[in-house]
Amino acid sequence: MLPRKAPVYREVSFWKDKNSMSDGTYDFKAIERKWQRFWLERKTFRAELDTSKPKYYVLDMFPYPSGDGLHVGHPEGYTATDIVARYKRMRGFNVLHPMGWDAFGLPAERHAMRTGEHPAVITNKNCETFRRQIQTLGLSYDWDREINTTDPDYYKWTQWIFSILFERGLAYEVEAPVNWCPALGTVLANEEVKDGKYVETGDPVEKRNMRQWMLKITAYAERLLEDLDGLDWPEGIKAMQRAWIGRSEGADVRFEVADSGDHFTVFTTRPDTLFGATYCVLAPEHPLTLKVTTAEQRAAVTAYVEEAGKKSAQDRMKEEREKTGVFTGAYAVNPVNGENVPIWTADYVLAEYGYGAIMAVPAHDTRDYEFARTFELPIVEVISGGDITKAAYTGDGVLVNSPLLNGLRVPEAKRKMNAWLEEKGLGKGTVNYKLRDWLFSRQRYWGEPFPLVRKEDGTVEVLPVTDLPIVLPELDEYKPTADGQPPLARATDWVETTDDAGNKVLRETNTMPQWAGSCWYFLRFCDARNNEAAWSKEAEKYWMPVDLYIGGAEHAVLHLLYARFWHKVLYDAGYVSTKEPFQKLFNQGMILAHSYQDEQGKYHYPREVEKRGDGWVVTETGVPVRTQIEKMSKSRYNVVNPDDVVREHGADSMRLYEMFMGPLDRDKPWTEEGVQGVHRFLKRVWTLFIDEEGGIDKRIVAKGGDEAMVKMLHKTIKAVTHDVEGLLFNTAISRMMEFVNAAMKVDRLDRAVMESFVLLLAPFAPHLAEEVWQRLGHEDTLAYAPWPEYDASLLAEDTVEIPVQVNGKLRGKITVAMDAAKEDILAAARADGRVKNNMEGKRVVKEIYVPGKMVNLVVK
RNA sequence: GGGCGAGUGGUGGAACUGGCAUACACGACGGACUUAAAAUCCGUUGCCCGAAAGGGCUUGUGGGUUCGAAUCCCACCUCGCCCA
Repeated sequence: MLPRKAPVYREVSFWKDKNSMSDGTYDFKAIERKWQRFWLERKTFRAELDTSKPKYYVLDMFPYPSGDGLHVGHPEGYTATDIVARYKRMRGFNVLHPMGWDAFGLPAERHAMRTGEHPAVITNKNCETFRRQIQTLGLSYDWDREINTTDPDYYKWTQWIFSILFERGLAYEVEAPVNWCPALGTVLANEEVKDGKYVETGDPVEKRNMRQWMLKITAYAERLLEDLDGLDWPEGIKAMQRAWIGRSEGADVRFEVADSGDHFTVFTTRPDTLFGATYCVLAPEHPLTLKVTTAEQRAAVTAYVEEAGKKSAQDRMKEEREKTGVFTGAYAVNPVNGENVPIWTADYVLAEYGYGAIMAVPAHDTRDYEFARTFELPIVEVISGGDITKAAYTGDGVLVNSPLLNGLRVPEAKRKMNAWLEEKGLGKGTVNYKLRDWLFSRQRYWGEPFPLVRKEDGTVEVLPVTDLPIVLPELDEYKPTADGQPPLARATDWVETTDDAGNKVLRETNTMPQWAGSCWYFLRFCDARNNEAAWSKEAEKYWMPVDLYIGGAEHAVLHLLYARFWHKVLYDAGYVSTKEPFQKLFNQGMILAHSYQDEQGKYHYPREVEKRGDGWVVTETGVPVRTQIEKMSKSRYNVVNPDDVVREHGADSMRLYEMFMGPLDRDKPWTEEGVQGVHRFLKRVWTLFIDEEGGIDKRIVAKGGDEAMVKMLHKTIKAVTHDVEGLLFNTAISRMMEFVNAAMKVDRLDRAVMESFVLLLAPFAPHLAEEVWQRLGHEDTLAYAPWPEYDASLLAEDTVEIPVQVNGKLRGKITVAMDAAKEDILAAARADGRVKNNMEGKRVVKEIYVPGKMVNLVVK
């Protein structure tokens, strides 16, 4: 269902009566309250599907509504997208600019465990807070499209998309090792575990095999890699995604285990070094590890395997770590030369990567080299160019000690070896990816239930969309069960149900991870109130792709990769029309703040310290503190609350300051003085327009204003337009400051000039701009007023000031006509007093004139 | 260890494509208004020498290319992020 055409409320007359601001002070509180109410009640920013207009879809990474509320980092990206949204509306675009809540997540569930209160209660409370805070910033969202991932009307469609993945063979079950924390009786995410311990409590975490749902993202690895090329994303983010996908070309090689019928396959990126393979390593988890182990080695290997299970993959991969491992007692046969090489097991080989087995070439691989050195295993050089008595040589070179390949360089040797392996049936050239399939289930309550049932014969059936949503059951307790099953297992009535035919079936007790809801929310925004489908084809075709997506770089890999994966599946299934969801991506930097720490390492609030002499001390005690610029966090006592900033300086000042601090993509420290600076600027703008009685200032006249200000305006329009298009908001603001500084110095200003300026300022400080616009006598909101155009002919200068250098040093300046001849300009340059002095007694060797820019006289 | 990015006044930062380094703002200092303060307005403010005119120096360090380098190239130092 398409959103119905709503009447467009733009007339303002009724609001004039409510205008109680009669005097001329800049009462930002009253102004901001008035216009926020106006926009909300009149649905000024409601987006309609209108194919007669060009569309622009500008999206923020929607937030997880935490209990702490908004911090000043959130509005940075939101203000940037809001400026673009408002600007594009004024340029005649039909703008989709929505907001919602990524509201499933662990904190709400923890709260539920402690209090017994349903997580939806705290979640909704937090969403309320976030919405209220965001609305006080005057952001131009279409609130009719607000979504919440925990709403059954939303997750119904998350479940529906899962069923598409399932039907396309992209979802499967597997017994997979998970991080199990016995003390908490729950499973933890990888990022919550460090050094085998839960990061928050230090409780030990162990690996436990559990049945898990996996999504086959690896089937899309090649396309996820390839399609990055066409995206307007920061190169760094693309590089990180490429690294994460980790495509590598190499070969699968089959090794027989000597004196047994067993064999295993290894993946290697260096088939050219096969003659240098002097041992093999199986991951401790490899199915053959215990099987091939000889009786004498059994005890040692068993103990080692057990120990390895307690370590995280990250720890095991650390290069600087001391290498550990155990010989299994068995030997493998090197297929190229028939030599027996020992089989070891070591935790630096991961079961998840490749086949969980490697051939080790210590001479040409750093980690194998260290391992071989530690355990005194043979090191055979097969590529010349390094000194293998000192270190592994990983560079290019000529093959040696390799009967088939001697004399070849590395690339040719790789090719020849692959062909040889294939011919002999011992292996083949392959492409391998570091990307793993996506572990998609969590043993949690507060997530989307899976839309499936398990029949008595063990088969799994996905439910039709007509049966969705599968709503989360009410529970008395949100903890896992005593025997370690997920919380949903407590709802026995819910789990044990019947299918349409009346057969007993069981529901899945795992839920989806938090990433699920954010994988497709940008599609729901296209058609957020549709009850018949997740979105209509028409809406999707019109609004997608997202033209500009702004958020933090912390989502560089996971969220963006997962969302791209789902999008490609939906594309293959014919539900979306674009291969990629986000055409242009931009990452805002972090907002940092000063923190104050004494010698004991204790932090102090900024209001508790003061500057004395060169250093800072705690005001009351005089204890010296060290100041530093750090990421804002509660524990560092340096968080700035946007509510306080809005209360003291207003939303327009907050917006303007965050944009003025510096380039959007850079990390920047927050300073209170900076906010005051932009607030002063806004006050100056106000007094430029509004006199002490609240009327229009007498300097603003219908005709006969200062001529120079017309030129200044057009210069400003040009610069601000250029800067907004390039997301260079800090310089756009400084250009407007220059305009205001100039305007303050003249006593007559054309009304038309000043009205254009209000429109330029409007995307940045919309409340102030609307108020001034109204007082200037306009009936409509300026949200859809046309963006000012500059007149290039007004920018042309007839004279130009040209700097004159002597031997590259600035010595003078001359003012010449724009179209003056080169000879005349050079003559004028030579005639300049200071220039003359500096050429005294010297001979001119060369004269350079860069038209309109610069003269340089080279003398000897 | 590898990859990417950054380093400019007391501070945040500006400088299109190699062409006047330090725009804009903060802070500081001086002044006006005020009984006073706040607010506001005006002025000064990269460093050194000089009374001034003027001169010298300056974009992390060292070198190079060029008539000319914050910008391009090489080496190094420091910081940040990512990967290992």
